[in-house]
Amino acid sequence: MDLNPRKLRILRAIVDEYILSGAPVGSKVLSQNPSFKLSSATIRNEMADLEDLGYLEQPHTSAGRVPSDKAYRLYVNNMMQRSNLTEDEVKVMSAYCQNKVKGLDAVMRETASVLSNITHYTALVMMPESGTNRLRHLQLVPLAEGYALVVVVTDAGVARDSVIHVPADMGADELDRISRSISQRYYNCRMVEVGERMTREMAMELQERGTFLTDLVDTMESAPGANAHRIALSGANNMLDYPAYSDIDRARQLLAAVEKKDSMYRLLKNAGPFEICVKIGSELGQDIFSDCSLVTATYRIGSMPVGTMGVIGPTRMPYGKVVSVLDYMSKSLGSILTNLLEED
Amino acid sequence: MDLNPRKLRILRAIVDEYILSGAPVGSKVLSQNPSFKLSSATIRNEMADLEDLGYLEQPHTSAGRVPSDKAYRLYVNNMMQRSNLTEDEVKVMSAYCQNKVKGLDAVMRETASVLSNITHYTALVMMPESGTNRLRHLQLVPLAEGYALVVVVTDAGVARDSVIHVPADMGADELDRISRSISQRYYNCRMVEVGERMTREMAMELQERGTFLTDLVDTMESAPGANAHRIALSGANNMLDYPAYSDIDRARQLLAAVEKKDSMYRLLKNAGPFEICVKIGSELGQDIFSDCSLVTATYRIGSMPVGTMGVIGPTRMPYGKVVSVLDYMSKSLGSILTNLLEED
DNA sequence: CTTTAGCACTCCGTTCCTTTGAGTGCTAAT
DNA sequence: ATTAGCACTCAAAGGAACGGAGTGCTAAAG
Repeated sequence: MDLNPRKLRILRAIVDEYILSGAPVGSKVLSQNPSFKLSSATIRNEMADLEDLGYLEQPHTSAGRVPSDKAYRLYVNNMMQRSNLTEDEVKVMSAYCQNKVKGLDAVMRETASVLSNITHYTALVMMPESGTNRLRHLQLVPLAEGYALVVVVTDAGVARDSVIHVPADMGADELDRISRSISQRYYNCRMVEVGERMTREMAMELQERGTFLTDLVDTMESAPGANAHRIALSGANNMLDYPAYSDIDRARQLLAAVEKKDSMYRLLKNAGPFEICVKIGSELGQDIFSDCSLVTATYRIGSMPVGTMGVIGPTRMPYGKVVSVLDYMSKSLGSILTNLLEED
Repeated sequence: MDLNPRKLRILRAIVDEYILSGAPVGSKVLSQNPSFKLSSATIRNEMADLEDLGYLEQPHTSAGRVPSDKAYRLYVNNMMQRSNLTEDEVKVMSAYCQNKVKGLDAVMRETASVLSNITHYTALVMMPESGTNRLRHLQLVPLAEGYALVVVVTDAGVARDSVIHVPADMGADELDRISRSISQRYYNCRMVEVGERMTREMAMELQERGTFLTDLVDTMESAPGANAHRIALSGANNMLDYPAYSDIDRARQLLAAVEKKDSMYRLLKNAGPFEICVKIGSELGQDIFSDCSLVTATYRIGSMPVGTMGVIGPTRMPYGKVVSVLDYMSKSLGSILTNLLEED
């Protein structure tokens, strides 16, 4: 089923042209391309073959051909070449977030924003999910009687706030004592360990205090994971640009789909921790995205992959460009995070 | 320029009908309404008058009439009656957020979400801007050398995180000492005061420490104000439902406009701290919203107004319903916040 | 055996025209 | 003052005609 070189060249030209123009491409335009010394008739024959092989589709009998998902797959695997980034693009990407120190949330949001601005598609950035965050500080702040605010600070610089019940007789002093004790005892422990160690080592107190400490452990365990399943989303509107065959209904559905963050999270997660991954149309496994592609890249803290970012747009996106951008941005975000967080 | 009772009745019927159907209303449908014992001809005459007076508009010579902004204004001021909420609606609105204790952010987000779900329009909820938040705790957490994370906890249960520079020689102990000292000294002070008092009372240290303390003061001052200018937005997509005369371009512009949060913030702010306020079309002062209306309500903590929530949708929205919903929700949010925060 | 020129055919998108029907304004009768 | 009646307007929907881009096939040329 392998294609001869000429078929490959033609297929590639078709994909390139279609990505550029968005209109079905006919044999004539290709034959006019000086790099082919073939008549349109010859090209037509080849195109017919390519269609039989499942690489091309015809919207209507008398229209040009459009690449199928299979063609894009081949294109991305074997033909695509990363495009060089323009100076402007590099400038934008390298400038962002560089000079100011910011919270993790802000960094992620800005990353997504830059991504969507440069690509003009919708950008998704998964929060880092390092089980390796280390505890910096725990503070229980008394609220109304029976409630306390739990502030967990990790080296990820994130202070997530949530509220737990505490025994009514537990005063501010007691809460402070506990905070300090836990902070000291588990200082610099990875969050994944803190939970188990607390359950183990504080078994005695655990029983005395009823549910309080177990609640606290739960809260703390989910604290670094509070980032889990969270993503930053930017440029959802860009979805509206795309359906050129635009009926507003489809646009609405797309928008709605994109804004379901947990479903988007799964999409990113499914793409796996590969350096760069491209999922095309049907490969995404969701009808609504059947003519969308998702390009993802994994970013690292130090050498450990901790999250995925991606861009979702029409299948006819300029893959070379998008891949280059994601490659750059994932490394950029990685180094920002690494600088920001890791000085263990 | 006052209208006789019959004109009023007719105008009202037109507005009601148009809000319901969305199509220009003609004289015939009105004459069929049994509550008028008039022929369509008579009604036509009245409608012509109403048009001359600026209450009605004709999309085309031979179409029915459509209410003008002026008509909506009259309607809202004098004719509209709040509609009763359905059981289901009340159930949804009273159930939300009630059983779980959550952070402020989550409460605001859910409020917006409920609002947009019930009304099917776009909901905006301004973060509470009480200058009355009181300091609970300040914690400086050392990060990399020269950086510290500032965690400010107020009785609003919010821990906002931001990073400041600190002198390189300032260690964890020193930071801890400062944290504790400030926390104690200004415990339960209103945040608006903390800033000035610190600048005043710590003038000496201020000079020694260079920019560190001024940075800290800035950060703390903006901490409760970090909520300022922030809004929760929900249901922006619903904008797409609305332009029935839907060209996708206009939809895009609307979406883009709605997602400019600072501009939306100003809109809410401009509506002022009234119990309920309705701005119709041109009254919003933005061309893009010329056929939208904004209904806002103010919510309170205790008896003090601290924020505004609103719903933005087409001018032909069912005002009675929307006003009822906003009235209910603003009170509901108010009591949630009051319970959550105020036990001074 | 491969390539190409030529031709008939298909079908989409556009334009232009007609029809339809809802709605109006005006006039004359009640 | 109200209403019936009528001529008029205009947007929206339907349909015919056309142009054009593109195809598939066949037969000739290389």
